[in-house]
Amino acid sequence: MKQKVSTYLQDKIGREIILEKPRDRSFGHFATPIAFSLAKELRKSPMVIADEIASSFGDSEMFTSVEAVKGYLNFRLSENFLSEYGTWALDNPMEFASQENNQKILLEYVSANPTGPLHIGHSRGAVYGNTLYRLAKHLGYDITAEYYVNDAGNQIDLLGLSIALYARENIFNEDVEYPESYYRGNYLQSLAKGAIEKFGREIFNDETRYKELALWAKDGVMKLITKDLADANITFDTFINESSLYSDWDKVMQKMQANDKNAIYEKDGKLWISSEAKGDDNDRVVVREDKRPTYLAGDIVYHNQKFERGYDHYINIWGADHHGYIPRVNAAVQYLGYDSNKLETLLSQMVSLLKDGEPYKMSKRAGNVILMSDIVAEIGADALRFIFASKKSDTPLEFDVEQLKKQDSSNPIFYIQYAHARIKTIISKSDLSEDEIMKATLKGFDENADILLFDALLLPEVVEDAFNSRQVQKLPDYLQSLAASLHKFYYDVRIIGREDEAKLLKLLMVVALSIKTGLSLLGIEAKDYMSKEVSEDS
RNA sequence: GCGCUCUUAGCUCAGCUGGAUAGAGCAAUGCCCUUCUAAGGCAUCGGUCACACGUUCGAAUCGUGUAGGGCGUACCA
Repeated sequence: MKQKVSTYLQDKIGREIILEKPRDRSFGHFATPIAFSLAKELRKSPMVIADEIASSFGDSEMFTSVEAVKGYLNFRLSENFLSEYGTWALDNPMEFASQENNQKILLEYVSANPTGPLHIGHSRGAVYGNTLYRLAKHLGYDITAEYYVNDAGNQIDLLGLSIALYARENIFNEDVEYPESYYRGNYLQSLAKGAIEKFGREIFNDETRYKELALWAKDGVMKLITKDLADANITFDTFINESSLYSDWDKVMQKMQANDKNAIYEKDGKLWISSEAKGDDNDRVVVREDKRPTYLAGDIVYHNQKFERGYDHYINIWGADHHGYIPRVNAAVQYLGYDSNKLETLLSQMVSLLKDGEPYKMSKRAGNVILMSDIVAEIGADALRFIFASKKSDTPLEFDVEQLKKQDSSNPIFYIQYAHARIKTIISKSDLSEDEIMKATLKGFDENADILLFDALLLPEVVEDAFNSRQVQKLPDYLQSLAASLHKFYYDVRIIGREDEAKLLKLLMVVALSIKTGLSLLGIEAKDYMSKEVSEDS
C-alpha cells in the first residue's frame, strides 16, 4: 500500500518521497516533510512549497485530500482505494503481505555445540533466526535454514569425558575427581545409560575410548537439540557437520594461496592467515604446531563450501560474544575470492535472567543453566517466541523468570490473541453468512473504523520493513498496536444488530487476517477462542 | 590499553537514512461490566532522551570528547 502511494507521489511530484506517519491521526493517512528538503534548493519557505504542491493535486483516484500544514504535506486515502485493497486482501489471503522474489539466501543460525541441550541464551538466537526465516519465506525469498554442527574439537572430547564421569559417579558409585571444566546436567543420565547398552561398562574406564563415546553421544545430543527447537516451531533445512569439512582444508588453503600468495604463511611452526591485511586486528593461527587445524580453519572451509553452493546472499546469526570473529571470517572470504559484502553477520545478544531480582548465572559449564525446554514447558513456546521476537536482537536483554511465567495480561501475547479471538467470536455470533459479509463494501466508515482499516492494511509494509531492516520486533510492535485499536473499537461499537453490521464485520475480518498472518510469521498460531479461565495465583 | 557496542519514564524497551507536542507495555492511582469474553476500555501520575561541545533553519537521532555498563581482544567455540 505504502509502496503504491509512494510510487504514485513520485510520479506526480518528480522526487523521491519519504512517507511517514502523521503526527496526529486526524491529519490523514500519510505525511511527508518533502517541502523542508526542497526549501533550500528552491529558496522558498517550506510552507509556500507545501501549499503549492498541495494545490497542484486535482482530482485523484487515490486521495480524498492533500493538505499542507506547517510545511508538511498530509494525504488522506480515498475510501474507494482502501475498500478495494481490503477486499482484495480478504479474497487473496495468501498473497496479502507476500511478494515475488527470487533471491537465494542461506541463513545459518543456532549452530550450538552438540554437547548439551539448548539454554535460554541459544533460544534467543533461534527465535530471531526462525522469525527472519519466516519473514523471508513469506516475502518470496528462496531461503535455506542451516545448522552448523561443531562436532569436532575440544568440546566434543569434553562431552565424552563428562558422560564417563557422570556414569562412574552416579551409576557405578565410584569416587571420581572432576577436572576444571566438564559438562553437567540431567541429559547426561540418559546418554550414560544408552552408552552402557551400546558399549558396555568398560568404555567408562578407558580414557582412550572417550572419543568414541563422544562421537556416538553427540548424535543423541543433536536429537535433544532438534527436539527443543521443534517444540518452539523451529526446524532446519540442512545440517552441516564440522567434522566432514576438514578433509577439504588443504584444497581450500591452496585456493586462498592462489588468489593471494600471502594469504597463508608459516611462522613459529604454525600456519597463519593474513587477516590483518583485510581489516582484522591481528593475523590468526589456522593450523597449530601439532598440525591440528583451529576452529577458524573449519569455519573457513565451511564458508568456502557455502559460497560454492552459490547463493545470492548469506546471513549468519551468532551470539554477540563472537562478534570479534566477524573480521577474520570476512578476511577469509575475501582470500577465497568471494564478495564478503554478500555475507552478513547478525548478532544475538546475551540474555541475562533474574529470578526474584537475583541474577541468574548462565554458563554452560557451570551447573546453573536454564534450559530452553524448561522455559518452553513453563510458559509455552508462543510466549517465549513473542518475548524474544519483540526485542531488538542485538541489545542485551534482561528479564525476570518469574515475570515470564505469568500468564496474564502483562504478557502481550494474550492481548493480541484475545483481539483475534474476539473477532472470531463476533463473527460466529452474527446471523450473517460469510458471503453476505463479503458482499459489503468497506466504505462509509467513521474516523475510528477508517483508522482501524488503514492500520490493518499496513501489515505488508511492516513485514517488508521488519525483514529488510532485520528488526523483527517491528512486527510484534505492530500487532500489539493493531490489537489495541481493535480492543478500543470493540469497546466503543457494539457491532451485532447495527444496520451496517456487514461492513463492520468485514472490517474486522481484515483485522483478523492481519493478526493471523502476523502471528504465523512469528511462529505463533492465532486462536479463535480463548478460554476465560485465568490462573488465579499471582 | 585497543576494538565493537550500549546509556530514553520507577522497571523492561520502542523511536535513530535529522523534521510537526519524545512513545508503548509493566508498575502506581482512580473510574467503567443488565453490553458480541473486563485476558477489555478510559483517565491520572511519571522524561535536562548519561553529560559537554559541535554541525544545521531544526538533533533523542549526525560528529567529537567525557563518564559509566556489556562484549571482545585465544593456537576455546
